[in-house]
Amino acid sequence: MSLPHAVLTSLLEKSSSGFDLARRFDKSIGYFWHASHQQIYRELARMESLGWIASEQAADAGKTRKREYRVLEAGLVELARWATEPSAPIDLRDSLMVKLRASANLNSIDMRAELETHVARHAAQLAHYRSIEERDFKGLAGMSRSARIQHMLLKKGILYEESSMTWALEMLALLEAPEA
Amino acid sequence: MSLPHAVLTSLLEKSSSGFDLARRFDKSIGYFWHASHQQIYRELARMESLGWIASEQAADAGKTRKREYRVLEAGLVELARWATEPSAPIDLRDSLMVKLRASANLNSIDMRAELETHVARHAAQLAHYRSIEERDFKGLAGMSRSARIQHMLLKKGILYEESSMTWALEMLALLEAPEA
DNA sequence: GATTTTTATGCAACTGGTTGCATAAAATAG
DNA sequence: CTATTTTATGCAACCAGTTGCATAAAAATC
Repeated sequence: MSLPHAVLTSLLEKSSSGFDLARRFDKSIGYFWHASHQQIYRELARMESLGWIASEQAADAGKTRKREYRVLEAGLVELARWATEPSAPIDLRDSLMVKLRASANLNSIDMRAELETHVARHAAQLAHYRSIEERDFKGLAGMSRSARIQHMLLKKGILYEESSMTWALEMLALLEAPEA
Repeated sequence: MSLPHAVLTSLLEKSSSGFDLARRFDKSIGYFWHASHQQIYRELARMESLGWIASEQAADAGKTRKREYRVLEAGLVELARWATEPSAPIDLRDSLMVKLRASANLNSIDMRAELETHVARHAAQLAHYRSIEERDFKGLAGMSRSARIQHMLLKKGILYEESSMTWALEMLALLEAPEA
């Protein structure tokens, strides 16, 4: 169960409202641990009741209910405890691969169009990651330990997109090759 | 929702009992779509009531309740229908990456031991995939279309394990480097 | 000034997946 | 020949995540 810990990590980087947190999730830690806004609100409420985080009305709340959450000492302790417990291997659920496998057995299934959108998706994500790298990790020399870890995480994303794309292009070539 | 379709695909390759199916899942299609035996039994019952599959007492049942399931025409139709509908991108949930990110913010967290078991895990899986490749996909020349697709799916796994391992080793080197 | 969109929060119902357990025959080990 | 393990099936309760909706202020657009 990592969602609360992903939220703690994100809050640790920057105290935020649920809404801002949900938005940051979508284009940051969410690349490794996706969560919807409903999950995040639910988790914030739960963690506040556990004393891991606390909130006060946000400075820019106006007449809204906007609250800003920050990590408490107990939250730090819990995050460190969780981080050092052994991780289960991720369980993949990749429906495209299942479909391709179905298409190996049922040759009425034509996966070419699907693979093309798949390639495009990975290409777009790769370009996005590369622009982040360009923007945030240029000066390689003077990087802090923290920045170097963050850079490695981004590189993980880049590697993943690259290899997904290369593979999908090869698969596409195979599907387009005339039957021997 | 891909579980029923993963089950259909697997049954299409070989009619089986729930138990055999669960076992085959663990070391085949389950690399792309994991499922527990309870899920599989539940799904078989559901699909039989929908008329996608049918079962009779297994030839080797003896006095047990063992049943063999096979795909019906309606199941084939459903599988083909599903395969050509657009796939959502996979949503990753990789707790190790979340932990590493937490460790970038909280330098009391030491992830080296975790990364080492992670590397070992990927090395083992890679070796396993390579032995399957050696066993099943040696004669490259005379491979059928179906076998070539299956081989590409295996190569996807190999690529994934290789890049995970390479990356993790680089990350480990970074964590082991003395603080600048 | 009225309408639409964005910001901001959250409940309720549902679905898919997990955990823990129960049953019982067949095969294997002691 | 008894005891354990493996084969084989499945229920029930639970938990995590999704879907659909509701509310309401602020900002942007018409």
